[in-house]
Amino acid sequence: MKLGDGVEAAIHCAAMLAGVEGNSTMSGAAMAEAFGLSPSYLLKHLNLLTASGILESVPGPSGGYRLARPAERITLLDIVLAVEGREPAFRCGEIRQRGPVKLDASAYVKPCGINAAMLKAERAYRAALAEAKISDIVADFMNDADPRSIAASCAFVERHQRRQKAQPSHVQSNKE
Amino acid sequence: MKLGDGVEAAIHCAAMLAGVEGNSTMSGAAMAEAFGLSPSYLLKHLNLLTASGILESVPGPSGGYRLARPAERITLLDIVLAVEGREPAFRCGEIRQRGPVKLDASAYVKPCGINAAMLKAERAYRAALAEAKISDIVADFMNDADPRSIAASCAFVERHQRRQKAQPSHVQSNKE
DNA sequence: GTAGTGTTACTCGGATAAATATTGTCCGAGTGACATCGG
DNA sequence: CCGATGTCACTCGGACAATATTTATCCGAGTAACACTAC
Repeated sequence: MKLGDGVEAAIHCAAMLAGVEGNSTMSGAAMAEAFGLSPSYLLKHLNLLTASGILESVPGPSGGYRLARPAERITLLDIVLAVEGREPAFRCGEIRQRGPVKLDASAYVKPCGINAAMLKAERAYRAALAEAKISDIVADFMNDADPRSIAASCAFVERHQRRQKAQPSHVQSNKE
Repeated sequence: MKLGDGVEAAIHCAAMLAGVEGNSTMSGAAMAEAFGLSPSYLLKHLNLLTASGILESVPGPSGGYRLARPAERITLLDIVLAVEGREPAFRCGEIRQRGPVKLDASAYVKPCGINAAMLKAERAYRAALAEAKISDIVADFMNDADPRSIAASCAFVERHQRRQKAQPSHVQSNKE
């Protein structure tokens, strides 16, 4: 029941990337600096987001990362699943079958009730995460946060974002 | 986002202990055998349940474990929190403050919106777990499962449960 | 036959190692920008 | 002065250690049952 530390970093990066306009990008090193993280380690998580089709990566100088689709269509669930893996947290090991009492396999056709209850709870968890879009996160930040914090974030984005020359569909986009 | 393996074992043990009547107990070794687990390792998880006041332990020969309160008052959430720890899975490291841009602490009085969204999802998760009582798990098992499986479980309980002599309030109960 | 007592075997409990997953770091492949050279 | 070209620096990407957490095991403290002895 412990979420990896990289989830927080990934969400913050996605929120920051939501602030860059058009087809501009921001390098992973810049984001690592913004959050005081190891650049090489942050890259590892950003790669997971890229592999899941949430981010696009542009190689070369003036390259970097960019949202692969509008922030309205990216949810916290997408990011959590990309970083932590898609399989549920509770996986039923069917230990009820592992005892010394050997019953026929036909006795276990009904799914384990415990597993069902746990998965139901996890569905509720994921449904709540699916409600939270990155655009909402950014909007709430713009409305509620301290003006100095907003100004600092916008200035950082403005300072580090890099315009791309042309066609945003030419790069590696991993749209599965 | 990975739940420990011991959670499943702990829930199964609690469900099995719900089948012993009165103040009888069942030894940890018996339950470990029932599920094909390492006895010494299962004890570790059962101790967590005992420390949380979910189980009672009776030492000595013919000792064992027993539910500390009726199965109607034990939820899956109680067990998950006891085994996995009470703190939430997502803990905000406040990485937004860790960048090189030093803002005054007063700029961060508002809680992080990301943290709020994640905790909201986790509240939904816990609420769903709090709905599932051990008594419901057992009842569903009795209704839906294969009769052979029910018979085997009941036989196992009948064979391994151990009557206690007297006062159930005399033992170590860890009621905090 | 009954009560007291010492021993014994069985229980839980915590301290101790092995295995696994996570976290963190490094180096290499690739690519666009820049400077240089030629026309 | 303009274009082509070679070099370079910066990017991401994946492979390689270090650490932390989880998993598994062992040994010790405690307790009730059992057997034995004395009355």
